[in-house]
Amino acid sequence: MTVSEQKATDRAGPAASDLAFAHHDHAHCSTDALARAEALTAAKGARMTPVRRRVLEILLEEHRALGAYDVLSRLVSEGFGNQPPVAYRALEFLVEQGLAHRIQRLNAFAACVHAGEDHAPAFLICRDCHTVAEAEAGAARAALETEAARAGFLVERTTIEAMGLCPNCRTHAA
Amino acid sequence: MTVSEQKATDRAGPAASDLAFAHHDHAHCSTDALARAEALTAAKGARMTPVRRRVLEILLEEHRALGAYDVLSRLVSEGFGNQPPVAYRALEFLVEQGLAHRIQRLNAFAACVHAGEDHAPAFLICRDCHTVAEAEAGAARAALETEAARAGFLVERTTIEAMGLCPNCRTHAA
DNA sequence: CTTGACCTGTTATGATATTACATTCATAGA
DNA sequence: TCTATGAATGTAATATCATAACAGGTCAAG
Repeated sequence: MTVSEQKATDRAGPAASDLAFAHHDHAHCSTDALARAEALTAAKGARMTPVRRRVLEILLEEHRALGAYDVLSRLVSEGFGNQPPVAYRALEFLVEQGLAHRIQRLNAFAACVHAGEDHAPAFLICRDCHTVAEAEAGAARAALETEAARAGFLVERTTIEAMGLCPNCRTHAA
Repeated sequence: MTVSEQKATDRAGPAASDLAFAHHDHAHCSTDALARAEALTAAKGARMTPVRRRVLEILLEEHRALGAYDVLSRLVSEGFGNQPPVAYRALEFLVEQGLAHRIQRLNAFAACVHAGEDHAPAFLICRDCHTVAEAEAGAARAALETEAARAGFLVERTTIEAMGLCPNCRTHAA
């Protein structure tokens, strides 16, 4: 099974926060993120080309993690190149620019919903609907760094992810 | 490059803790872990077969993360089956029994140095020598769960990993 | 209008992981 | 002791994820 064949996100449910799980004006959330992305890349002198923009749009539309080949298959159907590097390069660019994140656990990518905010993200991955929410990991990261310091280890990058059930799927399961 | 072709661990260096980075009586640490593994599986009625034992030994000998194919190549040279499932199944068994951990960031596996202790591990991965140390992640995990709870997310499993430089490699780099 | 950096397309291949099924092994119960 | 049974292993085939290398195109600074 490819990531794109997994069950789609159920966006209905109780509003409780600004996370992906919560019901929200997704169209606005997407266009807003895209606009910020344009501004951020322009400010850095990075080029937001058609493929890159389209990949970001795809990730934003889904609001969950997509595998590189899922992204690629959409690009192909829109006339872009159909070889893996096309997708991987665009995704790599977005991650470098802080516009997307790689979810290690899933070998997949998700759009960043806090682009430009200099944040320490943790990811909450629902094993049922596969929605990925970006949570604040400041405290967890600080705890990890404290522990690392005791060992004399210098932390450069962290991967903090949780697998479990999102609020909507908990309700449905009950 | 396969994981096994990466630079081997330099085990020399100042003793500072009971972590993998520190100089320690590795032969003892290995045989001890193996003995505990035997006891734990026996207690649970799980079968510690030759392949499984050998895979655990291999992971313990290295004291770093090995890819499934690295493990497999060693098994082959010792007369075990030479197809991927041989390695993956043994590794899966060890992970289920809490005798090894999967390092997401590396798509690799490392022996658990606290088997049977019911711990919340974080992994400190040196990007230079590739040694993987298991640190306590209780505090980081608690922080992550607190944040998840705010979103109504139920955490089932966590992945907490740090990439950086171990004490030995920091010294050598400086 | 040239040059150089960057981006894109494509080929080829490498690395990681799983499904499916046949065979062998260990052990509990007859 | 002798099976019956479930577990473990061996093997083939294939799916999935990722990168190296190079050719050609685009664009903006000089």
